[in-house]
Amino acid sequence: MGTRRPTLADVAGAAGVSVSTASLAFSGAGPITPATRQKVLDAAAALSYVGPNPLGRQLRSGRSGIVGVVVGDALARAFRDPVSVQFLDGLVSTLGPLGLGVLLIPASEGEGAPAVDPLLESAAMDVAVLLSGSLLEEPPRRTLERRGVPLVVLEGEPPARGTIVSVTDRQGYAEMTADVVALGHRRVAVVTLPMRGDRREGPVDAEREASATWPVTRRRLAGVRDAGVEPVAVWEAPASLVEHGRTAGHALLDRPDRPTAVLAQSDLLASGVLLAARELGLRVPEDVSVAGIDGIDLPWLAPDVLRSVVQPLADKGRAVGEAAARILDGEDPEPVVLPTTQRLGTTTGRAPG
Amino acid sequence: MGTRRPTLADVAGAAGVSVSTASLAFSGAGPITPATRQKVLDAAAALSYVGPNPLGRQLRSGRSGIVGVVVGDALARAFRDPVSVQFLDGLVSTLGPLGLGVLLIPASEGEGAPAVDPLLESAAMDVAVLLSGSLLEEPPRRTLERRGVPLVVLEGEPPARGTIVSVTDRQGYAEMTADVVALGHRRVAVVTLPMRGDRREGPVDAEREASATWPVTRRRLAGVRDAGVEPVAVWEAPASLVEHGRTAGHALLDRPDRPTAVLAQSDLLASGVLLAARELGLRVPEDVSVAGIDGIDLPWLAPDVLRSVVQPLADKGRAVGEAAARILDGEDPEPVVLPTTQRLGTTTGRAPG
DNA sequence: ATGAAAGCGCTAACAC
DNA sequence: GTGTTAGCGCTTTCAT
Repeated sequence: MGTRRPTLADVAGAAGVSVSTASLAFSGAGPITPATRQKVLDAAAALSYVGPNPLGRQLRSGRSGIVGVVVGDALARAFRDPVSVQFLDGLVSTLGPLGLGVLLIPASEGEGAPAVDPLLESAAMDVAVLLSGSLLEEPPRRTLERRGVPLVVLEGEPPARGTIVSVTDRQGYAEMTADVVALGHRRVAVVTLPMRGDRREGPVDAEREASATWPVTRRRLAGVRDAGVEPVAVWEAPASLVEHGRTAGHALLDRPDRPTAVLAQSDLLASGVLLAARELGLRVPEDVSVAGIDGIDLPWLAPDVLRSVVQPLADKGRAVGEAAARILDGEDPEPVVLPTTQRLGTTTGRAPG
Repeated sequence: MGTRRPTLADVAGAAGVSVSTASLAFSGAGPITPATRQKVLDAAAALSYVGPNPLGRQLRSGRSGIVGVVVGDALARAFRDPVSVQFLDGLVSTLGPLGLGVLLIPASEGEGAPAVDPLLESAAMDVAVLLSGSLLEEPPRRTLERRGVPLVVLEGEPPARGTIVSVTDRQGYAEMTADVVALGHRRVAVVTLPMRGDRREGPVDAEREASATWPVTRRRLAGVRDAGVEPVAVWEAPASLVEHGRTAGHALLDRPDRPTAVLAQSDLLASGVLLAARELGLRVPEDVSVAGIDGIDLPWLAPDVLRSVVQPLADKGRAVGEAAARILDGEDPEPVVLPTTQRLGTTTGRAPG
């Protein structure tokens, strides 16, 4: 039993052909007589050889066929957001049929990140994908760039090698805000994603906002101002999760001078705001309008349908997958920008009064 | 710039040492003078050598350091379930620090599965993990077993090479059912996970139940009978999703002879049932009791807290990760069985009338 | 403590 | 159409 696994050389020997011929029999590339091919396959079966060892193939070809996806340290948090999940679904289903695998890389974020992450440092990968809003100076990104791994960056700064994929969320957000203004709303509050890596929860003052580094947060906030709106309040959520939206909703709405519209920078945050409004006995949209962005499916909000700026999440995954595949083929793909659309929903309406 | 990347040999040459010495400088294994080591490191820096190529290392060591996780074709569906996500979080965070990566493998399930899945067929991996309820005859599993990849199987049949990790869900479910009986319930309905690969939605008759192959579904159903309960109705959901639970809830509860308790085989299904009950104007638990299993956090059900059989999901991920790591070390780990606990919640109470 | 040499398993020129 | 040969980049005995 302790016999080592058969190699292509063993098969070739048993079939009475050379290794290269045996290789051709498996790869299908190159000329080979059906008869010879069959002879090799039979020998393989006899030896219970299960096909070329991927490790040998990889070394030889210089490619691992692996696309690394850097997810934050809290994978559970990332994946509780349908946004990441739908994106990943698009990515995996584009890459899979191409024979390319997705490797999950949990990179420790935050200030007190440990020195070296072995996976980031030395896992084999041909391309890496950085999820929303990656900055040049982030440690994981620096590690990868130093290694010379080409990057596909979502919604962030363009990499030295690789490309970026983004959506027109600023414009979409501006459009949505303009619609809300047209409905008569003047007191508009905004619930944002984190301003930067330190992920605070609470009201945002000018100083805090000026210190913002996360591109997505900044862009969507800019979208609000593009529509000529200066928010009466800006609240920072530490993550895109329903409970943080709920906290924000209570803070913003449980007061006499409450805003008539709350715009959240994600659908999960908006859902939390909506729940808070319900809990406070406010009618939506009669007493307060609520809107989000992402366009995820939220059946449990029924009968409400959240107003949202819809981004094509699965397409984004596909676009990233295609970009990664092209980089693997030695190409240098152009940046991709995907459009957003508006979902009107039922949660915005005329301003009260 | 078309110069190829430097190799360890280049670095050794520049440092004036042999390749093997250079190798030691990086691996740290083996005796080497600090001075020599530094010389090598300096040479590496000068050449902007970023460390040993993982592909070479992998071929040499015969290990890829990759743990494949086979997720169904619909990754989005799998990951919409917090159960998978929490599990994966536990897995990734156990494996990551060990330098082991998790490769997502989307295996086409269903009857009309395509001939060959390139990833399953030939991706490099040292161990594969099969999510809940894997059966020997499933094509992805057969492919992996044929390749000789050791398996860590969750809640399924033990593999030829590898081990299994499971929870005491049958016992937990039986306990929960017994509690419900003790509360006076006699008309108990069950909402199940899929009976088998064809994933039907609707009432389950004896024939359908007899044809069930999915271990998890069978075990939890057995748990109900262990408590001496013969369900007045069994409804099959095609996936563990809130909307399917809702459908089930409406079908089971919108009738005069409705059950007084509905036991679902997942928390997501139970949540759907709860929503349906609310929509039908039924009070929970005064008019109907609802319970699930998994123990996931469901803040949006507030103020209700779902009664549930809690399984230690992150522990499960960790246990699988540890098993995988041990298999990689050439060990042959024993099966692991993890305990369940009861979350009483607020959704079960005395039977009405 | 360092070096020489072998070889992990495979593919792709190139020659026949 | 098939065989020969030369590595891909690394680690690891085994000498020295």
